[in-house]
Amino acid sequence: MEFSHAFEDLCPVCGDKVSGYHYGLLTCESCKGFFKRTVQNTKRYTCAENQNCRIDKTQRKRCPFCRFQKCLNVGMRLEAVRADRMRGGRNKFGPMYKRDRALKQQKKALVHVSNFKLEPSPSLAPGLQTESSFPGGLSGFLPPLTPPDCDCVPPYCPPSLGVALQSHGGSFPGQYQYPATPFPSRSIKSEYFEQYTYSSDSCSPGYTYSEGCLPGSPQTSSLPPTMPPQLVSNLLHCELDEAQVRLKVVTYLHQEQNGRAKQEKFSSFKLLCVMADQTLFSIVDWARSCIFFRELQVGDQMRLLHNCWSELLLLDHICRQVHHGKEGTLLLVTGEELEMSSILSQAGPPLISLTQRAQELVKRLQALQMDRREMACFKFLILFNPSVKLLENQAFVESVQEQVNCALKEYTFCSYPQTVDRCSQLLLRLPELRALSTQAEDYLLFKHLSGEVPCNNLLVEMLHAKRAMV
DNA sequence: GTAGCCTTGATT
DNA sequence: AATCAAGGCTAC
Repeated sequence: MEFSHAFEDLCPVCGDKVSGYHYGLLTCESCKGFFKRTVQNTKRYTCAENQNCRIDKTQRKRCPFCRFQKCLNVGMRLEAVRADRMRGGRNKFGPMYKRDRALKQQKKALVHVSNFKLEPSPSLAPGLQTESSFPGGLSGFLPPLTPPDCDCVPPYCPPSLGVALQSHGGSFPGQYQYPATPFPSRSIKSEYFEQYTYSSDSCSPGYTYSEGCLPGSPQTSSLPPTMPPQLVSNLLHCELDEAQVRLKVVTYLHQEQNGRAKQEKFSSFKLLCVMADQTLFSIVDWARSCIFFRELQVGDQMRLLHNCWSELLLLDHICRQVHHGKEGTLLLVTGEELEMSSILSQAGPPLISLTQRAQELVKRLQALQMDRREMACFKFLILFNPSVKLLENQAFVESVQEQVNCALKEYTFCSYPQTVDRCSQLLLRLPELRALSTQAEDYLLFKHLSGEVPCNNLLVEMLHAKRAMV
């Protein structure tokens, strides 16, 4: 715990001491200033090396290009830099900062009182035996329990996509809702960025070309001349808060494991299934709150999700590994690290193959330094698949796909002008993701039929629904 | 250009 | 009145 606790007080960009929340997250004073200067003055940098310079406290001055890329990749928000330079006051990230603080507070408090452990059963879980790779259970990465001001964290329990989609009133209670709901009032004039056009006009919701950034104008900078395409920013804002998702999943696992007698604790494989199942709920939650998707009828929403749930689940896993960046371990949604070697030595051939193929994809995306905005676009491209059968509003789904495709093209062109055809390079990975997800579904189905996947969950429901579709 | 410290001002 | 994340200032 000491490790992860100490880790929290370090700037995610350079590792220096954090001085507060700046532009969306906790960073140090120097990276705050650097980010501000860069955005305010539309600085353009170039990298003398291979655009993968290491950024730490001592070397952060060496390559502003890579430093700025890292700022964006860890999640610093361009929109939080004020166009009119108005001083003081607060912006709409206030509630987010508050919640994040509350979570961290809880985490700290919990260290002293918790003896929570997700004890893996010392079993003969067939297929995958990862017991040895859960040293000390989850205690080392224990996320906080219920935040003080958050009315309990409900486990994702309704085992039905229909129910999950229809239950209304935004997300689950306690879920931070900013990305899902437009900011209610424009109390600070300087916030020029709250122009989310969540229009119900299905033709062109939220997308405009940003000036000076059209394909054709040569670029040699690390920074788009203006802002990234509005749509890309909007898609990024739809992302759920990672810490919240982790909190929910861990809380659920905690409750599940605690409610069981020692003998009937989940095997590691089942534990991973439950994790995947809970992640799936968060994916449904994400989709439900997303622009475009919210405008669809529930029927179409279900058709789209039934079609791509495994791809989204896999992409979620892959994104995590891309940003995790440690070759020898996999980072789980719970924050726990799983030794690669133990998977390879203990899993059966199908799972080994799956894991290896997924890691190859991770490496390719790492080589491309795929960023969060591009990941967000990917999710939409996967979700809005117009070739899904029996869609009521197929035209809309197609138009969303096209818009996101255009936006991604423009974004990659403007943000990575050095990489020729970056967009195509990224998009070429989608078929592999698709193939992998099919393989994963087959594997899961096999495990399900041999009774090794916990029943009554969304995962199994999706598996069946997918089969019914074809 | 960098980064530590200062000022500002909406929110609580 | 206190908070604290914005922008500003300035020695280096």
